[in-house]
Amino acid sequence: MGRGKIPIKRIENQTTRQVTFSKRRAGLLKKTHELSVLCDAQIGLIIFSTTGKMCQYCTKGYRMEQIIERCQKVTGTCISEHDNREHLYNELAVLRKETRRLQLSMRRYTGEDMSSIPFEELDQLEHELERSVIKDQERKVHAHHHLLNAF
Amino acid sequence: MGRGKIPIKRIENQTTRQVTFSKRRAGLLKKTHELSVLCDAQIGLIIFSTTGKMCQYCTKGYRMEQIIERCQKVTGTCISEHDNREHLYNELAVLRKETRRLQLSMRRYTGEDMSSIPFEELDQLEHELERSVIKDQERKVHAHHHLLNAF
DNA sequence: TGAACTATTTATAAGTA
DNA sequence: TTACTTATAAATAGTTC
Repeated sequence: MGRGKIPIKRIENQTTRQVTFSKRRAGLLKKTHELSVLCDAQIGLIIFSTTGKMCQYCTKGYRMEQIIERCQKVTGTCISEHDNREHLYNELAVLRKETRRLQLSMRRYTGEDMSSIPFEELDQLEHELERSVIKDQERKVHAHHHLLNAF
Repeated sequence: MGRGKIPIKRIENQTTRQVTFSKRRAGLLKKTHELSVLCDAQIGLIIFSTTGKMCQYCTKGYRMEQIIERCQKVTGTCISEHDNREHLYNELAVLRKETRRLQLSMRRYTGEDMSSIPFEELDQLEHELERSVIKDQERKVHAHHHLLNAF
């Protein structure tokens, strides 16, 4: 379209690229709107220029988040993330209490502040930890029912 | 474009609407791709037809989630959720190690398995915990740099 | 810079198989 | 339906102002 046809590859000349971007972006937004209206389609469009500027289109009557959420429902993306968040919070609550409990217990036995225990132990712990992750998680799931509801 | 020009309003005839949808959707995807390639733009496009079928376009080399996330950063939507998640994961990693470390330390001093310590202590702990949450979090942020990189 | 112009290419509405 | 065809409308590349 235009005086000549151009190959579909990155336009190297920056000025030309920017001009083309402006023109075609306008065209794309128009086409998007038309499709949305003519065919009653729900559309979300997000464009970032090379310079980082963003523009977006979203079918009238909807918000981008709704379309994104619907998209995520279809593709399965992020659904687990939301579920996951709850688990994370739960596990955090459990671990916070557990840690606190252990710290107090330690103090009771040793009288010292455990936060000074050397970090070098951690490398050792890591291996052990990896081996016991599954077992650990099972334990936490059970502890869950007792420990929950902080935070 | 075509034998006649049509007004930009919902096409009432279902067959015509469906045909137009297919054609224009293809056109839109093509234009989207062209803009993306020609101008090196990062684009995400999500389309739902009236019948609920979804199709999407995403600039090559990216995933839709990345574009969505970037969009959310710009608009401010959901940022806290994503940032939050990272913090959650980090804090979990820290706490897991911390807990493990304390458990081992306890064993070293008492020879017993600490997992048997009564849960009744926890109610007491809760109050203390709530008071020290902020201080606690500061500590964890610092511990972070030392403890991280598990999981 | 940026808005208009215009020769061409593209997209597509309606028609046809 | 799902494809082709084609006359026409739109988009736009290169240009000019």
